[in-house]
Amino acid sequence: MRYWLMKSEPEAYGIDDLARDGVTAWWGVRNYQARNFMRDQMSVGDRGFFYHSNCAEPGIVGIVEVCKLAYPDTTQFDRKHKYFDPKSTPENPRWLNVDVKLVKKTRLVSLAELRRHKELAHMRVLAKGNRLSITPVDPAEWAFITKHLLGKGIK
DNA sequence: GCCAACGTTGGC
DNA sequence: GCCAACGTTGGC
Repeated sequence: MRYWLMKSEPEAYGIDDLARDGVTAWWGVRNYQARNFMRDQMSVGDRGFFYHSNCAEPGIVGIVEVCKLAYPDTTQFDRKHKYFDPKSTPENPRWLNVDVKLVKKTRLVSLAELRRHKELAHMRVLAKGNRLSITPVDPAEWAFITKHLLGKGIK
């Protein structure tokens, strides 16, 4: 059981889209390190912070749970899709995604707020120049955020 | 819109 | 295998 922080641009797919859908494939990851996290380390039941990036108010906006192990990302085979990859084949797919389901929407815990807590100083999402869309979250950091910043009712 | 940081590509 | 050029990310 691990913890994660998963970025999405709200304009592409935000927390309200997930609230509507309930479950979604975490499609569109085109970075090997992030893919490998999904492929090698994510298990059903892992939890993650849903993070809005590249927007007016970047920050954590929800909690999700991995509900399906990594499998080929269908968008890589769709010629018309933004994420089409001509070098990937169904026999040897390059890109994978897990499925996640919404556990709950949370209040916005902004990037600025995360930065204010020394307990979180080592979070990868706070590191300068960080671009990785999926990053592991230390259990102690997860506990701090859920307990102190998000309050009761979240394990 | 700017631009620093980073990942990928491709020539050699 | 090196590394410059290029494209993308993402905060501000």
